Amino acid sequence: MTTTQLPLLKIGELAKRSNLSVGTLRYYESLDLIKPADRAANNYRYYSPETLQKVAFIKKAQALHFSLADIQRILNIRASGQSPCALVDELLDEKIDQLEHQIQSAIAFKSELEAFRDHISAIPPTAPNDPTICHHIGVVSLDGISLDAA
Amino acid sequence: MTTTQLPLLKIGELAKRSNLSVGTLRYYESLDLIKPADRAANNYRYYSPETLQKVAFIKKAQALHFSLADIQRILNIRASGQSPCALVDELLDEKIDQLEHQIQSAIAFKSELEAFRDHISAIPPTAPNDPTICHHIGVVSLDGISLDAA
DNA sequence: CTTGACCCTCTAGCCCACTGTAGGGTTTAT
DNA sequence: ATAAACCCTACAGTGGGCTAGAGGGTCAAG
Repeated sequence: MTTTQLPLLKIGELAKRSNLSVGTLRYYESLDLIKPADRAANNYRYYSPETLQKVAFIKKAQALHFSLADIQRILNIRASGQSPCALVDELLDEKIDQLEHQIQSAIAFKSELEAFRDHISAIPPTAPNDPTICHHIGVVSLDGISLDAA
Repeated sequence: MTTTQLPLLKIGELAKRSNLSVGTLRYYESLDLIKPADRAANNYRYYSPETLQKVAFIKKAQALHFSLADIQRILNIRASGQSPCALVDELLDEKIDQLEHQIQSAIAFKSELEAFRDHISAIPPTAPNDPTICHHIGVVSLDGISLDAA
């Protein structure tokens, strides 16, 4: 029983079962994220069923907003027999920090836009013969706007 | 006095004064955002000084997170003699809505990541001989993670 | 008259995670 | 035997806002 061989999967089957496209799987292989257990004489890719878990892992990590480059790092560590959990934790902390940053600057930037919107609602629209492009934007001082926000 | 001609600017001068690169200015021209007042026999671009205001406008609009495509729409309306302010207001409202969306999903996603981080801190790291990649990620159920967050 | 600083066009590359296409070969079912 | 359904490689394209480089022409100072 323990030695029962599960059948290898062709790329189309793997695609169907993992809900990824064939193209995506080949793309993942080009990034060394997965690789077929075998290439038969016909040059077809044959995957071991465990590849399903690997792609499931990839999808989960992507759902956590890990980049494929991050995922490759994790997989490499795992492939070398070590636990990648420390790296995962570290990346997770990084993502959380980034998110916090994004949130804060998005909030700040939204406030600025709202203040700006309120400010211009008091100003009449630019007349056709006016040399400026639009008073509503002409009014903005760059100093008041955080260029790297959000 | 009123007819005093200000000198035309070569692209390098415009670049220096606007703090944009020469390449960026040429790129803007390729998008029909700006164009030189004249091309002398040497094929050099010569800009009227008002172009400085135009690129200042572009920079301000970018600071408001308008895309160059948006800016082109605004500029086109202006070029046809109409006031683009209504469009600017509309785009501004759109940006504010988008920002609000981003903020909400970033906050939600950050909470999920934090909950996840707290959750896994109780789990021991994956052992080298464990067939899973990383318990920390293996534990994630895709259902619990919003794939389109942030 | 030469050197260096400018200017030109055109093309390609960057980032990311794919998707799509062309132009083939293979397998499977009828 | 044939047609549908699958597989292969290799390359181009997507979006956005640029940057960099090749391979030239032009202009100002000494």
